[in-house]
Amino acid sequence: MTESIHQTPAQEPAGYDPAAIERKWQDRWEERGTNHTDLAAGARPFYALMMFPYPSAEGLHVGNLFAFTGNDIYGRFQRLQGHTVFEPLGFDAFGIHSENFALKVGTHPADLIPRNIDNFRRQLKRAGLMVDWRHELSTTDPAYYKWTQWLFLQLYKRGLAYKRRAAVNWCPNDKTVLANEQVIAGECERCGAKVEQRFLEQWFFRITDYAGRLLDNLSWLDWSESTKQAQRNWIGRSDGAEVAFRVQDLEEFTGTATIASGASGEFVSEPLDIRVFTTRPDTIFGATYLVLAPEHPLVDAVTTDEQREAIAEYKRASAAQDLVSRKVSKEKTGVFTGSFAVNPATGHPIPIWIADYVLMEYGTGAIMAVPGHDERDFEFAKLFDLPIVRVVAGPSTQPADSSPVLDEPFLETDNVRLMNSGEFNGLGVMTAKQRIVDWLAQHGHARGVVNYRLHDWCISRQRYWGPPIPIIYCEKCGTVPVPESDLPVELPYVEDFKPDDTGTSPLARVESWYRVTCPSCGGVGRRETDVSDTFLDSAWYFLRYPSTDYDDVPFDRELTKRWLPVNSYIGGNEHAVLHLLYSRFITMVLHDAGQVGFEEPYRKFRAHGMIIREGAKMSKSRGNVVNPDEYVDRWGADTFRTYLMFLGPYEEGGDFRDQSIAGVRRFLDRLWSSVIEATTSGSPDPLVVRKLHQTIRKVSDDVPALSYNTAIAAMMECINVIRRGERTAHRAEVEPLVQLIAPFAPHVAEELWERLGHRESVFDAGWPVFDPALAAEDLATIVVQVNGKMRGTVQVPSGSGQDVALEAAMADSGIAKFAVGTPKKVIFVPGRLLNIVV
RNA sequence: GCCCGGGUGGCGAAACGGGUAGACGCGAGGGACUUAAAAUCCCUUUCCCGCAAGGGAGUCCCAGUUCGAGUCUGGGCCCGGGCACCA
Repeated sequence: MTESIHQTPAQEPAGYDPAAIERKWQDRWEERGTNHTDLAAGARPFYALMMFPYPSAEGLHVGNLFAFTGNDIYGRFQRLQGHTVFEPLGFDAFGIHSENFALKVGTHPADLIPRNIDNFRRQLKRAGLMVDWRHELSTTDPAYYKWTQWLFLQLYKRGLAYKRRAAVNWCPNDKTVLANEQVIAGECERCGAKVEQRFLEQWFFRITDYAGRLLDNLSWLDWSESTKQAQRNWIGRSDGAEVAFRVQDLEEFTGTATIASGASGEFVSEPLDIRVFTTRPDTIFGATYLVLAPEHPLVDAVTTDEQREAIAEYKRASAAQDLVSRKVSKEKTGVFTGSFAVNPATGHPIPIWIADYVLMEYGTGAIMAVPGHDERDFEFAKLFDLPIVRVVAGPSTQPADSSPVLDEPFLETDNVRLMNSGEFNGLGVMTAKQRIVDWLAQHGHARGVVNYRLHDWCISRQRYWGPPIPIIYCEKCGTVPVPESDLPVELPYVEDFKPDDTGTSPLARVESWYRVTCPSCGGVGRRETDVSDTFLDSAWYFLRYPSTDYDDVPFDRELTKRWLPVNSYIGGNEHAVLHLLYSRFITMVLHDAGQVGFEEPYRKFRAHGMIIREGAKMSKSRGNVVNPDEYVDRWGADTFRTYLMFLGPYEEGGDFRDQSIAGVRRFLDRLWSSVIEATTSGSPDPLVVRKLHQTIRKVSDDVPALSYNTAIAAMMECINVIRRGERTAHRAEVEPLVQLIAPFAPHVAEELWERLGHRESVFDAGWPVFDPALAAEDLATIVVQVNGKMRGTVQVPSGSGQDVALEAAMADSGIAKFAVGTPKKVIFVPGRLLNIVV
């Protein structure tokens, strides 16, 4: 006879109505403030951050929910472990995406975004996240972007924001500048249009000043390895040398009459050097020509009269080409300038060419070409019949390995030695690099340098939907930053926000807005009409969450000290370089400015995987997009959450399959029934208690490792044992299981917890204590191998030694028949395996 | 081309620092309970040979290390993602 702890309606045997209990608990959490974090008083603060979403009109994507659920489980688990957990959420609502959508549907983004946010918040609340909504923020809120502008001013004050005319990627469709990061294979990452080259005055942040630190800190950050690797590649450190090649018979007339250098009226001239960057100074004896980028400032100076026309024509052609097709096309083109420079190693004159395979934005915009040992240079040399000199010999003594004639560039660097390199012949590559740079340095021809691939961050956007850059141009004073007391520079509500082809923002058409008086002299001023990149909005949002109640500071010092850096950050790897790098940079700047006491914003970062469907990325065009609402309606949020976490390893993602959800729902149904029907009479079965404690251990280990799928599997196993043979659970067998499931299925856990007679939230009830004694097995199953082949298993008391196991094994005829004769060797792994070698 | 992931049943996936490959779930087949269904519970489900007991093979491929390899080493193939004329 089982004694039911609680009466359930006779008509409703299962009694589990997810819709009803989820509504009930969401309401109750709100009434009781269950998810509110006491930021000032909480013991052991734990900041569980997730990447905030862009509130699209389509609503929440399963990918969002997958990400947030994973973070929520982690956060709830930390809370159950006794931390005061802060789990805020906000919206990254500025940017081209919203603006384009608004244009498409003919709505103003200022009207559209709040609606989208309302819809998102509704969907997110249904998912049962432990979010403290009192700290919600939106980057489009003037109370927020006031501080984004403040941030710009901090960088400006520190000389880290500057304006320059630069070749930029221009999307002719979106009519805006794109960061290099937003150009994918020459096309706009957003609309796919072919990106063009334009020259515009742009604001930049000097992130390159921080390249070394951004790279070095990666060595100690507790981040997903894949993310760190992506950042390393992006920063792209190259160790090499800068080498000066003196241009022959050409001197630069400085045109300065100076007393210091001699008789007055004398014109001083200096020899003209072309500086190149190379990572292979060891091959300098094989440098047979130089190549300058077409935009290189010295091109005109080195061009001879005979070549002037050809050079000018080539420069015109490459300027007309967009940055993209220039990079996409690998066909070599180029023109000889007519001049020669001296190779400082050989003393020989070598021709100077210009070619667009050399990029002005990398290194010095000039290279020494070593066709024998570089693919591109080889191709170019073949095409224009330039000399190819071999200076690195292969590892063997075969004649072919040191043949001066090469059919293809020789790129090997391991186990090779120099040849044709004077006193350096015979040296290995690494040694030669050092020795040659030292030798050249002694004569003032070279110095070792570190070069980064990373470029300064262009933050100007010629668009409407963003925070205006807080700068005023005054006719008298020039560039004047908006005083902090005048912030925010509010984005005006403009009916016509459509971008045009002028290369300026739509704000440049709003004279009433941009016409201002100069804050410095009171004269005529004009506002900067560009807005800043959305990545600036998201580069500091984590600092704002704890301080959303403060209007006078971007982030309160005490709260920041208490809650930051972020303990755990979870997000998609699509932001591995951009957002994560920019927010690290901004944090470092704030650290250097004395605003925060740490230079890395996220102690721990984990990238979650991606949810695909039927093996393909979800997309509207494929028609395989999952709308979370439907699934929550049909199965309940608890089932949906748990299912998302069960379909694969969290850090890898998985394949969404409708069929499998039923299995997770069945699991929750069975848990429900077992708890509702649980008895208090008698005592729990020790075998079940053992399984329970093994489960407590497994879940406690798996959740912090984000191994959610295996944690769920373990709980399923546990419930299978509890219910084996239609047995009725004892209350003590299921009560801890309710606590274990709570991070995954919070509503049903609360309901069951309440029905078990508890008054407080299950999230304030702590975590079940694991007892190793209760989890221990009395018998160990030992696998018995003979010569490494599995021949059977034997049961021995736990902790048995080799002798006991061997005796048991030999007593088994099925095993003994293979193990004939005296064993040559016996391998014993306690509690696991016995291998008899005969 | 370079840098990250990853290749395991019909399917999604497990497997602690080498130690019973396929836990858990889906799907499929059979059974118990039921007037019936749902739910629940029990059994089977990598492949091959065999009535069975049992035996053999098996984690993308080829070598190697080891008493023992999904796991480690070398080489190769395939898939996903990122970067790419970066000197």
